[in-house]
Amino acid sequence: MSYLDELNESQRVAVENIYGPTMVIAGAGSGKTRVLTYRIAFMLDQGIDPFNILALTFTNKAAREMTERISNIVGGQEAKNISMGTFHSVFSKILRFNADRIGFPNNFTIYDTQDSKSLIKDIIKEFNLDDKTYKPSGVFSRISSAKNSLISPEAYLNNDEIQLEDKQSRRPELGRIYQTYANRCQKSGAMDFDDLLYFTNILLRDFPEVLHYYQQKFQYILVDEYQDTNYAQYLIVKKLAAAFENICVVGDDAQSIYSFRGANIQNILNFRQDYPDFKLFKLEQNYRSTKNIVEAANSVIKKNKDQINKKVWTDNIIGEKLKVIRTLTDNEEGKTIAGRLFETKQGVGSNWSDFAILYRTNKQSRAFEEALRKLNIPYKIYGGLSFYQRKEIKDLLAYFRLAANPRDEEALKRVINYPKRAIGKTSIENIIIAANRYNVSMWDVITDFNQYPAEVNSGTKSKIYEFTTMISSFNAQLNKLNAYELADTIAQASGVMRELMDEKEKGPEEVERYQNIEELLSGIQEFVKSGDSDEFKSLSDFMIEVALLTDADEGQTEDRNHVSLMTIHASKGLEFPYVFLVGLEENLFPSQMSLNTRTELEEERRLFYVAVTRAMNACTLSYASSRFVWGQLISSEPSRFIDEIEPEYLHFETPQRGAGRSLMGGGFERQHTGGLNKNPGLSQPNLKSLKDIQGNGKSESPGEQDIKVGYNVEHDRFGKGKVTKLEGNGADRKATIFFPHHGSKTLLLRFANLIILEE
DNA sequence: CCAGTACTTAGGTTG
DNA sequence: TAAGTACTGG
Repeated sequence: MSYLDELNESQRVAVENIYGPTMVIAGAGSGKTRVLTYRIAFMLDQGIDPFNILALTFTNKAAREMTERISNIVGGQEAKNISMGTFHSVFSKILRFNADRIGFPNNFTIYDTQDSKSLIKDIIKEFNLDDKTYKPSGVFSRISSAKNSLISPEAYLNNDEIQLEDKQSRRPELGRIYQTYANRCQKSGAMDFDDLLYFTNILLRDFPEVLHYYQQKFQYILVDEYQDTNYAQYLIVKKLAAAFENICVVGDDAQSIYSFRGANIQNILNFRQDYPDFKLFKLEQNYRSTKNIVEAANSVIKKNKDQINKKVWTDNIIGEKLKVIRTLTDNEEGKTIAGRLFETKQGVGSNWSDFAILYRTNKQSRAFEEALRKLNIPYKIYGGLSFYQRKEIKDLLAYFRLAANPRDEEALKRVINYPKRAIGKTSIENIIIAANRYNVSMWDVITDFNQYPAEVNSGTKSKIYEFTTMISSFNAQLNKLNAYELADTIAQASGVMRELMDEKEKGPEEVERYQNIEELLSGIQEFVKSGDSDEFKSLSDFMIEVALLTDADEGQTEDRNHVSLMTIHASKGLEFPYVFLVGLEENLFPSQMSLNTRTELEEERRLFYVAVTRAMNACTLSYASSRFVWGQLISSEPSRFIDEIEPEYLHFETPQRGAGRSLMGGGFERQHTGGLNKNPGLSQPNLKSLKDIQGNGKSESPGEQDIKVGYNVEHDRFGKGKVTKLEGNGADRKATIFFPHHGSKTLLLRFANLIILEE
C-alpha cells in the first residue's frame, strides 16, 4: 500500500477511517480528490466488495475523473463494479429498475430544463393566465424547490403557509400549475431532473423491501461536495446509510456557491446531529497556491459569519503579490488583460493552457474574446450552449426519445411537424385539448381518434396516421437494430437528414448543423462499438447515457493548448498557474441582486474565495471604472472584495497611459442621433393604399386555377423558380417552389402573387 | 407559409 | 446592446 506514503498525516487518517460516520472538511487545494480516491482504494485493499460501495458526485466531470483515477490504482475491472456517478445518474438507474412500483414505464424519458419550461409555458397558456405574472422560469424554479423539499402537489395545495405566500405574491394558481405539470409528466412517462431525486425518495419511503435491498447493497457510502447537496439528496443518503452508517461526506463550506439552486449548508450541521459519534477530519494544508494567494483568500473569507472554523495554510513559496489593475472601460480591460497575459507567457515560457480568465457573468467574455483574437492568442470559452442543446441535435434526439417512449409529449410536440408535414398548430392544440379531456397522452389520442375524438380534419388525420405509423415502426425496431442502425434509419426516414441537406446551400451555419448531426451519429457508432463485442446496445441504452450528459466538451481531443475563459462557477474544482480575475466592480461582483441579505452577500464572498484559490503561481485582479450595460455606459466602483483583502498581499498598478482619450473616443459617441426624424410619415400610408388599390383592381390573382407542377414562375422577392409540389385547397392552397438562389420554399398562393412564365 | 418588425427583457448553472 | 418572441402583412 505504497500510495499511503503519498499522503500527509491528516489525509492518511481520513483515508484509513473507513468505518462509521465521517466528515472531511477539505480546504481549497488540500488534496480532496486524492483522499476520496485513495480511500476507495484502501477499502478495496481491506477486502471490501466493490459492489458494496456507492460514491456520489455532483458533476459528470468529477465522476469521470474519479473513475479514471481509481481504475489507475486498482484496475478497471474492480473500479467498474463500484456504483459511482452523479446523484442523478445513479438513481435514475435504480428508478428504471423499479419504475413500475411508482407508476412509470421503465423506459421513461428525462425532460431537460428546456422541456420542462416549454411544458409549463403551455400549461400557463391553457389556464389562460398572464405569462408576465406567471413567468415560466419563475414557475419552474418554484416547482423545483417544492420537489427538492419533497413537497408533493397535493401537499403544496393543502399547505396553508405556501398558499398564503402564493396569494401574497399574486400567483395563487401556482399549486394547480404544479399539479397539472406533475400529472402531464406522468402521463408522458417522463421525469425531470428533480423528479429523479424526488421519486427516489418516494421509492425508498413507500417500499421498505426496496430500501432494505439498497441498504444492504450500499454498505459504504461516499459523498463528494457535500456542501452542495439539497434536502432531497440529503435524505436519500441518510436513508441508505441508516443500516450501516458507514458514510463519509467530503466538502468545504467555504466553497458552497450553489445555494441559489437549493443547496443547503445546513446539511453539514445536520450531519452532526444525525450521527453524534461522527469523526471530523480537516484538511488544511494547501498544496496548490503560493502563500500570498492563500493568505489573500483567507483574509477575505474570514469576513463571513457562517463558517466552520479552520485554518488553511501552505508550505509553498511566498510568490508574487496579487496585482490589481484598473482600466477605464470594459473594452480596455479586455485589451489590457490580453496584453498582460501575452507578456507573462513570453516572460515565463509557459503554455497557453496555463492561463485562465475568470468572470462573474458570461456576457463579460466578449471584450476578452475580441482582444485575444486580435493578438492571435488561442482561447476557448467554456459554458454556453452545449452540444446536446443545439436545435438540430434536440430535434433528432426527440425522434429517438419517441422511438423509446412514444408518449413523451415534449418530444412529440417538437417533431410532429418537423420536418413540415402539414400538421398545423390548431390541430396540435386540439389534440392537446382532447388529451386533457380524456386524461391520456397525446400519443393515445393520435393513435385512436375513435376512442378519443379530437377536432382534426380528415386530411390532417391521414398525415398524422403516416407519422404515427413511422414512429411505431421505429419503436418496433428498438431491440432488433442496434443503436447506430436505428439512429441512422430514423435520421433518414424522419426526413431530418434531407431537411438539413437541402439547407446546406444556405450558408456556413447550416453546414455546421449538418455536421453536428453527423457527429452525433458517429458518436452513437462509437457507443455501439465500445464495450464487449457481443453486447447488444440499443438506442434506448444510448438515450439513457445521453439524457444526463450536458458536458459539451466530450470528445474534443483537438488542440488543448488554449487560454480558458469561464465563469467562476464553472471553474470550481479546477486550477491554473495564472489566473486573471476580471470585472471586480460593485454591482457586478458582488452582483447587485445579492446585496439585499447577508447570506446572499456571503455566497458572493465564497465565490470570490473560490476564484482566487484557483490560482497556483499568480493571480491578477482587474476592474473597469465604466462599462457598457445594456447599451449604456455606466460608471462603476471597484469591488468591496478588493478592499477586504489585506493590503500587504496586494500590489496596485497605476492606470494605463493614453486611456483618457479612449474614453472620449469610445464612450460619448452614441448620443445625438435622430432628432430630424420626427416627420409624421405621410408617405407610408399613401404607399399602402396605393398597393391596396392595385390588389383589388387585379380582380383575381393569377395562377389560382391554372398553376401546375413543373411550371416556371416568378416571385417578386425570390425571382424565378420552378413549381415542384401543390397541396391544399381554396385559401390554403400552397405551392412548393424551388428558387435557384433561395432554395426550396412553400408559399400560400393566396399571397405569393406568382407570375407564370411558361408551362 | 414566409419574412420583416415591434416589443420585451436582461444572474450565476449540474443533472 | 442583443436575443428572443409575438404579431402582421403579403
